[in-house]
Amino acid sequence: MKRTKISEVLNSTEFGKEITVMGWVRTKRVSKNVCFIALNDGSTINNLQIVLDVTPELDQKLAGVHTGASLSVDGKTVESMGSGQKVELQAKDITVFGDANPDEYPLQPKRHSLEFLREIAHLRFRTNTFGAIFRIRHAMTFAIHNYFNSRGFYNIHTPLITGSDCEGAGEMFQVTTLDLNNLPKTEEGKIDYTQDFFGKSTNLTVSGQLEGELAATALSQIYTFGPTFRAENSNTPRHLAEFWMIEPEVAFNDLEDNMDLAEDMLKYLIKYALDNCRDDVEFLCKRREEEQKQKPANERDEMNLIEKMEFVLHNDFARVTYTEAIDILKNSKANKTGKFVYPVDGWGVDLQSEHERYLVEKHYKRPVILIDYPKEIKAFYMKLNEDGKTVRAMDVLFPQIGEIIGGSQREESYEKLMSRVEELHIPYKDMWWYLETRKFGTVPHSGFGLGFERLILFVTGMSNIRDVIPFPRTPKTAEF
RNA sequence: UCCUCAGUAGCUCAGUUGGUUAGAGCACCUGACUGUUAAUCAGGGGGUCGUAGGUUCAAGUCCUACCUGGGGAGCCA
Repeated sequence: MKRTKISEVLNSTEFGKEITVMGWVRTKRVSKNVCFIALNDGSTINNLQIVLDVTPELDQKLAGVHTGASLSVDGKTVESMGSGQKVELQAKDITVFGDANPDEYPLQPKRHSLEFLREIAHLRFRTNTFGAIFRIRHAMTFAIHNYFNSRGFYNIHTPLITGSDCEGAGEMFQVTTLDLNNLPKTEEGKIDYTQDFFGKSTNLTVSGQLEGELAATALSQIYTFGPTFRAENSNTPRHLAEFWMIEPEVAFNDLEDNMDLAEDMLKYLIKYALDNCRDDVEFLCKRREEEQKQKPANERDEMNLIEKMEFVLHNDFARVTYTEAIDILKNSKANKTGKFVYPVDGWGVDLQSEHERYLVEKHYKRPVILIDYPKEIKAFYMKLNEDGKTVRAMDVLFPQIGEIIGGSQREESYEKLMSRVEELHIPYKDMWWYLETRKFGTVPHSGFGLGFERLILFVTGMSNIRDVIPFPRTPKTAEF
Protein backbone atom coordinates (compact mmCIF):
# COMPACT_ATOMS: atom_id res chain seq x y z
CA MET A 1 0.00 0.00 0.00
CA LYS A 2 1.39 3.31 -1.02
CA ARG A 3 0.86 6.07 1.46
CA THR A 4 2.29 9.44 2.32
CA LYS A 5 3.08 10.03 5.96
CA ILE A 6 1.20 12.85 7.58
CA SER A 7 4.44 14.34 8.88
CA GLU A 8 5.59 14.68 5.25
CA VAL A 9 2.34 16.24 4.13
CA LEU A 10 2.41 18.82 6.90
CA ASN A 11 6.04 19.73 6.24
CA SER A 12 5.49 20.25 2.53
CA THR A 13 4.52 23.61 1.07
CA GLU A 14 3.72 22.16 -2.34
CA PHE A 15 -0.01 22.19 -3.01
CA GLY A 16 -2.01 20.27 -5.58
CA LYS A 17 -0.33 16.88 -5.11
CA GLU A 18 -2.43 13.73 -5.47
CA ILE A 19 -1.69 11.52 -2.46
CA THR A 20 -3.08 8.79 -0.25
CA VAL A 21 -2.88 9.05 3.52
CA MET A 22 -3.85 6.45 6.11
CA GLY A 23 -4.44 6.82 9.80
CA TRP A 24 -6.87 6.97 12.68
CA VAL A 25 -9.66 9.48 13.17
CA ARG A 26 -9.21 11.87 16.07
CA THR A 27 -12.32 13.99 15.49
CA LYS A 28 -15.03 14.31 12.88
CA ARG A 29 -17.10 17.45 12.36
CA VAL A 30 -20.01 17.40 9.97
CA SER A 31 -22.23 20.14 8.65
CA LYS A 32 -24.68 20.08 5.78
CA ASN A 33 -22.27 20.21 2.84
CA VAL A 34 -18.83 19.71 4.27
CA CYS A 35 -17.17 17.33 6.69
CA PHE A 36 -13.81 17.69 8.47
CA ILE A 37 -11.80 14.80 9.82
CA ALA A 38 -8.66 15.21 11.89
CA LEU A 39 -6.48 12.24 10.93
CA ASN A 40 -3.38 11.04 12.78
CA ASP A 41 -0.95 8.33 11.73
CA GLY A 42 1.58 8.62 14.53
CA SER A 43 4.30 10.08 12.33
CA THR A 44 3.81 13.40 14.14
CA ILE A 45 1.75 14.74 16.99
CA ASN A 46 -0.07 16.97 14.50
CA ASN A 47 -3.19 15.86 12.66
CA LEU A 48 -3.95 16.29 8.98
CA GLN A 49 -7.29 17.92 8.28
CA ILE A 50 -9.29 15.98 5.71
CA VAL A 51 -11.99 17.98 3.93
CA LEU A 52 -14.89 16.12 2.33
CA ASP A 53 -17.69 17.56 0.26
CA VAL A 54 -20.68 15.61 1.47
CA THR A 55 -22.43 13.55 -1.21
CA PRO A 56 -25.04 10.83 -0.59
CA GLU A 57 -22.43 8.18 -1.36
CA LEU A 58 -19.83 9.65 1.00
CA ASP A 59 -22.48 10.27 3.59
CA GLN A 60 -23.07 6.54 3.79
CA LYS A 61 -19.39 5.80 4.26
CA LEU A 62 -19.03 8.55 6.84
CA ALA A 63 -21.79 7.07 8.96
CA GLY A 64 -19.39 4.43 10.14
CA VAL A 65 -16.62 6.87 10.90
CA HIS A 66 -16.11 7.85 14.53
CA THR A 67 -13.18 8.76 16.71
CA GLY A 68 -10.77 5.83 16.56
CA ALA A 69 -11.79 4.52 13.13
CA SER A 70 -9.03 3.78 10.62
CA LEU A 71 -9.15 5.26 7.14
CA SER A 72 -7.40 5.51 3.84
CA VAL A 73 -8.01 8.80 2.06
CA ASP A 74 -7.20 9.67 -1.55
CA GLY A 75 -7.09 13.34 -2.30
CA LYS A 76 -5.27 16.47 -3.25
CA THR A 77 -3.24 18.69 -0.95
CA VAL A 78 -4.61 22.21 -0.86
CA GLU A 79 -3.85 25.41 0.99
CA SER A 80 -6.21 25.55 3.94
CA MET A 81 -9.01 28.08 4.02
CA GLY A 82 -9.21 27.71 7.79
CA SER A 83 -6.82 29.23 10.26
CA GLY A 84 -5.69 26.17 12.19
CA GLN A 85 -3.35 24.74 9.57
CA LYS A 86 -1.50 25.57 6.35
CA VAL A 87 -2.16 22.39 4.39
CA GLU A 88 -5.15 20.12 4.29
CA LEU A 89 -6.31 17.26 2.13
CA GLN A 90 -9.30 17.72 -0.18
CA ALA A 91 -10.61 14.17 -0.27
CA LYS A 92 -11.71 12.40 -3.47
CA ASP A 93 -12.46 9.06 -1.89
CA ILE A 94 -12.20 7.37 1.46
CA THR A 95 -11.96 3.74 2.47
CA VAL A 96 -12.83 2.72 6.00
CA PHE A 97 -10.50 -0.04 7.20
CA GLY A 98 -12.26 -0.42 10.50
CA ASP A 99 -14.79 1.50 12.53
CA ALA A 100 -14.47 2.00 16.27
CA ASN A 101 -17.87 1.49 17.84
CA PRO A 102 -18.37 4.65 19.91
CA ASP A 103 -20.41 2.76 22.48
CA GLU A 104 -17.32 0.71 23.29
CA TYR A 105 -14.32 2.76 22.21
CA PRO A 106 -13.13 4.51 25.35
CA LEU A 107 -11.11 7.37 23.87
CA GLN A 108 -12.78 10.68 23.19
CA PRO A 109 -11.54 13.92 21.76
CA LYS A 110 -10.96 15.34 25.23
CA ARG A 111 -8.53 15.01 28.07
CA HIS A 112 -8.61 11.76 29.98
CA SER A 113 -6.94 11.20 33.30
CA LEU A 114 -3.60 9.37 33.17
CA GLU A 115 -4.99 6.86 35.67
CA PHE A 116 -7.81 5.98 33.30
CA LEU A 117 -5.44 5.70 30.35
CA ARG A 118 -3.24 3.35 32.37
CA GLU A 119 -6.23 1.01 32.59
CA ILE A 120 -6.47 0.99 28.80
CA ALA A 121 -2.74 0.81 28.11
CA HIS A 122 -3.45 -1.09 24.88
CA LEU A 123 -5.14 2.01 23.44
CA ARG A 124 -3.32 4.88 25.10
CA PHE A 125 -0.76 5.02 22.27
CA ARG A 126 -3.54 6.72 20.32
CA THR A 127 -3.58 9.80 22.50
CA ASN A 128 -1.48 12.88 21.86
CA THR A 129 0.27 12.56 25.19
CA PHE A 130 1.36 8.96 24.80
CA GLY A 131 2.19 9.39 21.14
CA ALA A 132 4.55 12.20 22.16
CA ILE A 133 6.04 10.22 25.05
CA PHE A 134 6.80 7.14 23.00
CA ARG A 135 8.23 9.07 20.07
CA ILE A 136 10.54 10.77 22.54
CA ARG A 137 11.35 7.45 24.18
CA HIS A 138 12.38 6.09 20.81
CA ALA A 139 14.51 9.15 20.10
CA MET A 140 16.27 8.75 23.46
CA THR A 141 17.03 5.08 22.73
CA PHE A 142 18.54 6.06 19.43
CA ALA A 143 20.45 8.98 20.95
CA ILE A 144 22.01 6.77 23.61
CA HIS A 145 23.41 4.34 21.06
CA ASN A 146 24.50 7.28 18.98
CA TYR A 147 26.28 8.93 21.89
CA PHE A 148 28.29 5.88 22.84
CA ASN A 149 28.92 4.66 19.32
CA SER A 150 30.34 7.99 18.21
CA ARG A 151 32.71 7.94 21.21
CA GLY A 152 34.11 4.48 20.56
CA PHE A 153 32.08 2.51 23.10
CA TYR A 154 30.98 -1.03 22.31
CA ASN A 155 27.47 -2.18 23.09
CA ILE A 156 27.55 -5.41 25.10
CA HIS A 157 24.57 -7.71 25.52
CA THR A 158 24.68 -9.01 29.07
CA PRO A 159 22.49 -11.95 30.07
CA LEU A 160 18.97 -11.49 31.37
CA ILE A 161 19.07 -14.82 33.14
CA THR A 162 21.79 -14.90 35.74
CA GLY A 163 23.24 -17.69 37.81
CA SER A 164 24.40 -15.45 40.63
CA ASP A 165 21.91 -14.32 43.21
CA CYS A 166 24.08 -11.58 44.65
CA GLU A 167 24.38 -8.88 42.05
CA GLY A 168 23.67 -6.70 45.01
CA ALA A 169 20.97 -4.46 43.67
CA GLY A 170 17.78 -5.85 45.12
CA GLU A 171 15.30 -8.70 45.30
CA MET A 172 15.28 -11.01 42.28
CA PHE A 173 12.70 -12.88 40.24
CA GLN A 174 13.42 -16.58 40.14
CA VAL A 175 13.59 -18.34 36.76
CA THR A 176 12.72 -22.02 36.76
CA THR A 177 11.14 -24.76 34.69
CA LEU A 178 10.52 -26.93 37.74
CA ASP A 179 6.90 -27.92 38.40
CA LEU A 180 5.97 -25.67 41.30
CA ASN A 181 3.26 -28.12 42.38
CA ASN A 182 5.71 -30.97 42.58
CA LEU A 183 9.18 -29.74 43.44
CA PRO A 184 12.03 -32.27 43.46
CA LYS A 185 13.70 -32.42 46.88
CA THR A 186 17.17 -33.37 48.03
CA GLU A 187 17.76 -35.80 50.89
CA GLU A 188 17.89 -32.84 53.30
CA GLY A 189 14.43 -31.79 52.09
CA LYS A 190 15.61 -28.72 50.16
CA ILE A 191 14.64 -27.99 46.56
CA ASP A 192 16.87 -29.95 44.21
CA TYR A 193 18.00 -27.36 41.68
CA THR A 194 20.29 -29.82 39.92
CA GLN A 195 17.09 -30.98 38.21
CA ASP A 196 16.22 -27.43 37.08
CA PHE A 197 16.80 -26.25 33.51
CA PHE A 198 20.26 -24.82 34.15
CA GLY A 199 21.17 -27.34 36.81
CA LYS A 200 21.21 -24.57 39.38
CA SER A 201 19.01 -21.83 40.76
CA THR A 202 18.71 -18.87 38.38
CA ASN A 203 17.16 -15.42 38.42
CA LEU A 204 16.37 -12.48 36.20
CA THR A 205 19.18 -9.96 36.27
CA VAL A 206 19.04 -6.86 38.42
CA SER A 207 22.03 -5.27 36.66
CA GLY A 208 24.43 -6.01 33.84
CA GLN A 209 27.26 -4.26 35.62
CA LEU A 210 29.33 -7.22 36.72
CA GLU A 211 29.35 -8.70 33.21
CA GLY A 212 29.92 -5.22 31.83
CA GLU A 213 33.07 -4.94 33.90
CA LEU A 214 34.38 -8.16 32.35
CA ALA A 215 34.00 -6.64 28.90
CA ALA A 216 35.40 -3.26 29.90
CA THR A 217 38.57 -4.85 31.22
CA ALA A 218 39.34 -5.93 27.65
CA LEU A 219 37.48 -3.61 25.28
CA SER A 220 38.13 -0.53 27.44
CA GLN A 221 34.86 1.28 26.79
CA ILE A 222 31.55 -0.55 26.77
CA TYR A 223 27.92 0.09 27.56
CA THR A 224 24.88 -2.08 28.09
CA PHE A 225 21.32 -1.08 27.35
CA GLY A 226 18.76 -3.61 28.37
CA PRO A 227 15.94 -4.57 30.67
CA THR A 228 16.51 -5.28 34.33
CA PHE A 229 14.20 -6.76 36.92
CA ARG A 230 13.62 -6.01 40.57
CA ALA A 231 11.18 -8.00 42.67
CA GLU A 232 10.98 -5.25 45.30
CA ASN A 233 7.48 -4.50 46.53
CA SER A 234 7.87 -0.82 45.83
CA ASN A 235 4.79 1.16 44.92
CA THR A 236 5.98 4.58 43.94
CA PRO A 237 5.83 6.80 40.85
CA ARG A 238 9.58 6.22 40.38
CA HIS A 239 9.90 2.41 40.45
CA LEU A 240 9.15 -0.44 38.09
CA ALA A 241 9.66 -4.18 38.46
CA GLU A 242 10.90 -4.28 34.86
CA PHE A 243 12.84 -1.28 33.62
CA TRP A 244 15.59 -0.43 31.18
CA MET A 245 19.03 0.57 32.22
CA ILE A 246 22.06 2.00 30.48
CA GLU A 247 25.33 0.97 32.09
CA PRO A 248 28.59 2.29 30.67
CA GLU A 249 31.77 0.83 32.10
CA VAL A 250 35.15 2.35 31.27
CA ALA A 251 38.64 1.07 31.93
CA PHE A 252 41.22 3.68 32.97
CA ASN A 253 38.47 6.07 34.16
CA ASP A 254 38.53 7.38 37.71
CA LEU A 255 35.57 8.90 39.54
CA GLU A 256 36.28 12.34 38.07
CA ASP A 257 36.14 10.92 34.53
CA ASN A 258 33.02 9.02 35.49
CA MET A 259 31.28 12.21 36.61
CA ASP A 260 32.34 13.98 33.43
CA LEU A 261 30.92 11.15 31.34
CA ALA A 262 27.61 11.12 33.22
CA GLU A 263 27.15 14.88 32.99
CA ASP A 264 28.15 15.05 29.35
CA MET A 265 25.89 12.16 28.40
CA LEU A 266 22.84 13.57 30.20
CA LYS A 267 23.34 16.96 28.57
CA TYR A 268 23.75 15.35 25.15
CA LEU A 269 20.50 13.43 25.60
CA ILE A 270 18.52 16.43 26.81
CA LYS A 271 19.83 18.52 23.92
CA TYR A 272 18.97 15.71 21.52
CA ALA A 273 15.37 15.72 22.73
CA LEU A 274 15.11 19.50 22.37
CA ASP A 275 16.65 19.45 18.90
CA ASN A 276 14.87 16.42 17.48
CA CYS A 277 11.52 16.13 19.26
CA ARG A 278 10.50 19.76 19.29
CA ASP A 279 6.77 19.31 18.53
CA ASP A 280 6.36 16.57 21.09
CA VAL A 281 8.35 18.35 23.79
CA GLU A 282 6.37 21.55 23.19
CA PHE A 283 3.12 19.65 23.45
CA LEU A 284 4.16 18.03 26.72
CA CYS A 285 5.44 21.36 27.98
CA LYS A 286 2.03 22.97 27.43
CA ARG A 287 0.32 19.96 28.86
CA ARG A 288 2.33 20.22 32.04
CA GLU A 289 1.75 23.97 32.29
CA GLU A 290 -2.00 23.39 32.20
CA GLU A 291 -1.69 20.67 34.79
CA GLN A 292 0.32 22.99 37.02
CA LYS A 293 -2.47 25.56 36.96
CA GLN A 294 -4.66 23.10 38.87
CA LYS A 295 -2.19 23.04 41.75
CA PRO A 296 -1.87 25.46 44.64
CA ALA A 297 0.60 28.25 43.88
CA ASN A 298 3.31 27.05 46.27
CA GLU A 299 3.46 23.61 44.62
CA ARG A 300 3.82 24.83 41.06
CA ASP A 301 6.98 24.51 38.99
CA GLU A 302 9.17 27.56 38.84
CA MET A 303 10.14 26.68 35.27
CA ASN A 304 8.24 24.99 32.49
CA LEU A 305 9.51 21.79 30.90
CA ILE A 306 11.58 23.41 28.16
CA GLU A 307 13.05 25.95 30.56
CA LYS A 308 14.00 23.15 32.93
CA MET A 309 15.70 21.19 30.17
CA GLU A 310 17.59 24.24 29.02
CA PHE A 311 18.56 25.11 32.55
CA VAL A 312 20.13 21.69 33.09
CA LEU A 313 21.86 22.01 29.73
CA HIS A 314 23.48 25.34 30.55
CA ASN A 315 24.55 24.81 34.14
CA ASP A 316 27.32 22.70 35.63
CA PHE A 317 26.14 20.01 38.00
CA ALA A 318 27.15 20.68 41.61
CA ARG A 319 29.72 18.12 42.76
CA VAL A 320 29.53 17.58 46.49
CA THR A 321 30.96 15.01 48.88
CA TYR A 322 28.68 13.17 51.25
CA THR A 323 30.49 14.82 54.18
CA GLU A 324 29.90 18.31 52.75
CA ALA A 325 26.27 17.45 52.11
CA ILE A 326 25.77 16.35 55.70
CA ASP A 327 27.25 19.67 56.89
CA ILE A 328 24.97 21.67 54.61
CA LEU A 329 21.94 19.71 55.76
CA LYS A 330 22.88 19.84 59.43
CA ASN A 331 23.24 23.62 59.33
CA SER A 332 20.22 24.21 57.10
CA LYS A 333 17.27 26.22 58.32
CA ALA A 334 15.03 23.28 57.45
CA ASN A 335 16.93 21.05 59.83
CA LYS A 336 17.10 23.59 62.65
CA THR A 337 13.42 24.44 62.45
CA GLY A 338 12.39 20.80 62.38
CA LYS A 339 11.11 20.82 58.81
CA PHE A 340 12.72 17.44 58.10
CA VAL A 341 10.83 14.35 59.10
CA TYR A 342 14.24 12.73 59.57
CA PRO A 343 16.50 15.34 61.23
CA VAL A 344 20.15 15.22 60.18
CA ASP A 345 22.32 14.82 63.25
CA GLY A 346 25.35 12.80 62.35
CA TRP A 347 27.73 11.37 59.80
CA GLY A 348 27.18 7.90 58.43
CA VAL A 349 23.43 7.66 57.89
CA ASP A 350 21.96 7.41 54.42
CA LEU A 351 20.26 10.49 53.03
CA GLN A 352 16.48 10.44 52.88
CA SER A 353 14.70 11.63 49.76
CA GLU A 354 13.67 14.83 51.57
CA HIS A 355 17.38 15.58 52.07
CA GLU A 356 18.24 14.89 48.45
CA ARG A 357 15.39 17.12 47.34
CA TYR A 358 16.55 19.88 49.69
CA LEU A 359 20.05 19.80 48.23
CA VAL A 360 18.85 19.79 44.62
CA GLU A 361 15.76 21.99 44.75
CA LYS A 362 16.52 24.40 47.60
CA HIS A 363 20.25 24.64 48.21
CA TYR A 364 22.01 24.21 44.85
CA LYS A 365 18.95 24.62 42.57
CA ARG A 366 20.55 22.46 39.89
CA PRO A 367 21.51 18.80 39.43
CA VAL A 368 23.84 17.53 42.12
CA ILE A 369 26.43 14.76 42.00
CA LEU A 370 27.00 13.38 45.48
CA ILE A 371 30.23 11.44 45.96
CA ASP A 372 32.33 9.71 48.62
CA TYR A 373 29.61 7.99 50.62
CA PRO A 374 30.29 5.93 53.77
CA LYS A 375 31.22 2.42 52.65
CA GLU A 376 28.58 0.85 54.90
CA ILE A 377 25.70 2.22 52.86
CA LYS A 378 27.10 1.37 49.42
CA ALA A 379 27.81 -1.77 47.36
CA PHE A 380 30.79 -4.07 47.96
CA TYR A 381 32.53 -3.37 44.64
CA MET A 382 33.10 0.35 45.14
CA LYS A 383 36.65 1.63 45.54
CA LEU A 384 37.70 2.44 49.07
CA ASN A 385 39.05 5.96 49.61
CA GLU A 386 42.30 6.56 51.48
CA ASP A 387 40.37 7.58 54.59
CA GLY A 388 39.33 3.95 54.86
CA LYS A 389 35.72 4.82 55.59
CA THR A 390 34.27 6.28 52.39
CA VAL A 391 34.00 4.86 48.90
CA ARG A 392 34.24 6.44 45.46
CA ALA A 393 30.53 6.33 44.82
CA MET A 394 28.47 8.88 42.93
CA ASP A 395 24.75 9.54 42.73
CA VAL A 396 23.41 12.04 40.21
CA LEU A 397 20.34 13.72 41.66
CA PHE A 398 17.80 15.53 39.49
CA PRO A 399 15.00 17.84 40.54
CA GLN A 400 11.69 16.01 41.18
CA ILE A 401 13.12 12.68 40.04
CA GLY A 402 15.82 12.15 42.65
CA GLU A 403 18.47 9.63 41.80
CA ILE A 404 18.73 9.30 38.03
CA ILE A 405 22.21 7.76 38.00
CA GLY A 406 24.12 5.65 40.49
CA GLY A 407 27.71 4.72 39.87
CA SER A 408 31.22 4.46 41.21
CA GLN A 409 34.86 3.91 40.61
CA ARG A 410 35.29 0.17 41.18
CA GLU A 411 37.68 -1.42 43.62
CA GLU A 412 40.52 -2.76 41.47
CA SER A 413 42.61 -4.27 44.28
CA TYR A 414 42.01 -8.01 44.56
CA GLU A 415 42.86 -8.04 48.26
CA LYS A 416 40.62 -5.13 49.20
CA LEU A 417 37.72 -6.43 47.12
CA MET A 418 38.17 -9.91 48.54
CA SER A 419 38.07 -8.61 52.08
CA ARG A 420 34.80 -6.77 51.36
CA VAL A 421 33.35 -9.95 49.84
CA GLU A 422 34.28 -11.83 53.01
CA GLU A 423 32.99 -9.11 55.34
CA LEU A 424 29.62 -9.20 53.64
CA HIS A 425 29.52 -13.02 53.40
CA ILE A 426 29.09 -12.99 49.64
CA PRO A 427 29.52 -16.60 48.42
CA TYR A 428 32.78 -16.96 46.51
CA LYS A 429 31.27 -19.60 44.22
CA ASP A 430 29.00 -16.95 42.72
CA MET A 431 31.72 -14.33 42.39
CA TRP A 432 34.92 -16.09 41.36
CA TRP A 433 34.70 -15.04 37.73
CA TYR A 434 34.14 -11.41 38.66
CA LEU A 435 37.03 -11.43 41.13
CA GLU A 436 39.41 -12.73 38.47
CA THR A 437 39.25 -9.36 36.66
CA ARG A 438 41.24 -8.07 39.64
CA LYS A 439 43.58 -11.03 39.64
CA PHE A 440 44.73 -10.76 36.02
CA GLY A 441 45.72 -7.37 34.67
CA THR A 442 43.51 -5.32 36.95
CA VAL A 443 42.95 -1.68 36.03
CA PRO A 444 41.27 1.33 37.58
CA HIS A 445 37.81 1.53 36.07
CA SER A 446 34.46 3.18 36.61
CA GLY A 447 30.91 3.03 35.48
CA PHE A 448 27.34 3.90 36.29
CA GLY A 449 23.75 2.93 35.71
CA LEU A 450 21.24 5.33 34.20
CA GLY A 451 17.59 4.49 34.76
CA PHE A 452 16.18 4.92 31.27
CA GLU A 453 12.60 5.60 32.41
CA ARG A 454 13.81 8.23 34.88
CA LEU A 455 15.53 10.00 32.03
CA ILE A 456 12.28 9.83 30.07
CA LEU A 457 10.43 11.26 33.07
CA PHE A 458 12.71 14.26 32.96
CA VAL A 459 12.55 14.94 29.21
CA THR A 460 8.78 14.46 29.01
CA GLY A 461 7.92 16.23 32.26
CA MET A 462 5.68 13.31 33.23
CA SER A 463 5.45 12.55 36.92
CA ASN A 464 4.64 8.84 37.07
CA ILE A 465 7.10 6.27 35.71
CA ARG A 466 4.18 4.05 34.66
CA ASP A 467 3.39 6.58 31.96
CA VAL A 468 6.79 6.55 30.24
CA ILE A 469 7.03 2.82 29.53
CA PRO A 470 4.44 1.24 27.21
CA PHE A 471 3.61 -1.72 29.41
CA PRO A 472 4.54 -1.04 33.03
CA ARG A 473 5.29 -3.93 35.34
CA THR A 474 4.59 -3.14 38.97
CA PRO A 475 3.51 -5.20 41.98
CA LYS A 476 0.15 -6.88 41.28
CA THR A 477 0.01 -5.44 37.75
CA ALA A 478 0.93 -7.18 34.50
CA GLU A 479 -2.29 -6.87 32.53
CA PHE A 480 -0.97 -5.62 29.20
C1' U B 1 5.11 -3.22 53.14
C1' C B 2 3.58 1.32 56.12
C1' C B 3 0.94 6.20 56.27
C1' U B 4 -2.75 9.08 53.75
C1' C B 5 -6.63 10.53 50.27
C1' A B 6 -10.21 8.89 46.86
C1' G B 7 -13.95 5.47 44.24
C1' U B 8 -21.30 8.50 41.76
C1' A B 9 -23.36 7.65 33.73
C1' G B 10 -18.46 5.36 28.70
C1' C B 11 -15.11 9.85 30.42
C1' U B 12 -14.37 14.37 33.85
C1' C B 13 -16.89 15.75 38.02
C1' A B 14 -21.13 18.13 41.42
C1' G B 15 -24.38 16.03 45.06
C1' U B 16 -25.73 20.78 51.43
C1' U B 17 -27.06 18.72 58.19
C1' G B 18 -28.68 11.38 56.53
C1' G B 19 -34.80 12.99 53.92
C1' U B 20 -39.15 13.08 47.53
C1' U B 21 -37.99 10.39 41.20
C1' A B 22 -29.31 11.09 41.94
C1' G B 23 -27.47 16.02 38.41
C1' A B 24 -23.99 18.75 34.78
C1' G B 25 -20.33 18.93 30.79
C1' C B 26 -18.15 15.77 27.21
C1' A B 27 -19.17 11.21 24.27
C1' C B 28 -23.41 8.70 21.68
C1' C B 29 -28.37 9.05 18.77
C1' U B 30 -32.00 12.58 16.13
C1' G B 31 -32.60 17.39 13.97
C1' A B 32 -30.59 22.46 12.47
C1' C B 33 -26.26 24.92 10.19
C1' U B 34 -22.11 26.48 3.24
C1' G B 35 -15.32 26.04 6.27
C1' U B 36 -15.10 23.51 11.10
C1' U B 37 -10.64 23.39 14.66
C1' A B 38 -11.95 19.19 21.49
C1' A B 39 -17.32 23.23 16.00
C1' U B 40 -22.00 25.41 17.61
C1' C B 41 -27.48 25.24 18.72
C1' A B 42 -32.14 22.23 20.10
C1' G B 43 -33.95 17.52 21.75
C1' G B 44 -33.22 12.26 23.39
C1' G B 45 -31.41 7.66 25.56
C1' G B 46 -27.88 6.25 29.36
C1' G B 47 -26.84 4.89 36.89
C1' U B 48 -26.96 -2.02 41.33
C1' C B 49 -23.56 5.54 43.77
C1' G B 50 -16.28 0.11 44.12
C1' U B 51 -17.88 -4.80 46.93
C1' A B 52 -19.92 -7.07 51.38
C1' G B 53 -21.92 -6.29 56.01
C1' G B 54 -23.86 -2.86 59.78
C1' U B 55 -26.42 1.65 62.24
C1' U B 56 -31.25 4.15 61.16
C1' C B 57 -38.21 5.18 60.17
C1' A B 58 -34.78 6.60 56.08
C1' A B 59 -27.83 5.81 53.56
C1' G B 60 -24.59 8.18 47.50
C1' U B 61 -24.03 10.66 52.45
C1' C B 62 -22.53 7.58 58.97
C1' C B 63 -19.57 2.90 60.82
C1' U B 64 -16.50 -1.77 59.79
C1' A B 65 -13.88 -5.00 56.51
C1' C B 66 -12.17 -5.92 51.76
C1' C B 67 -10.96 -4.48 46.57
C1' U B 68 -9.03 -0.83 43.14
C1' G B 69 -6.50 3.73 42.17
C1' G B 70 -3.66 8.39 43.49
C1' G B 71 -0.02 10.85 46.74
C1' G B 72 3.89 10.27 50.52
C1' A B 73 7.68 6.88 52.92
C1' G B 74 11.15 2.73 52.69
C1' C B 75 14.19 -0.06 48.87
C1' C B 76 16.65 1.87 44.52
C1' A B 77 17.72 3.27 38.72
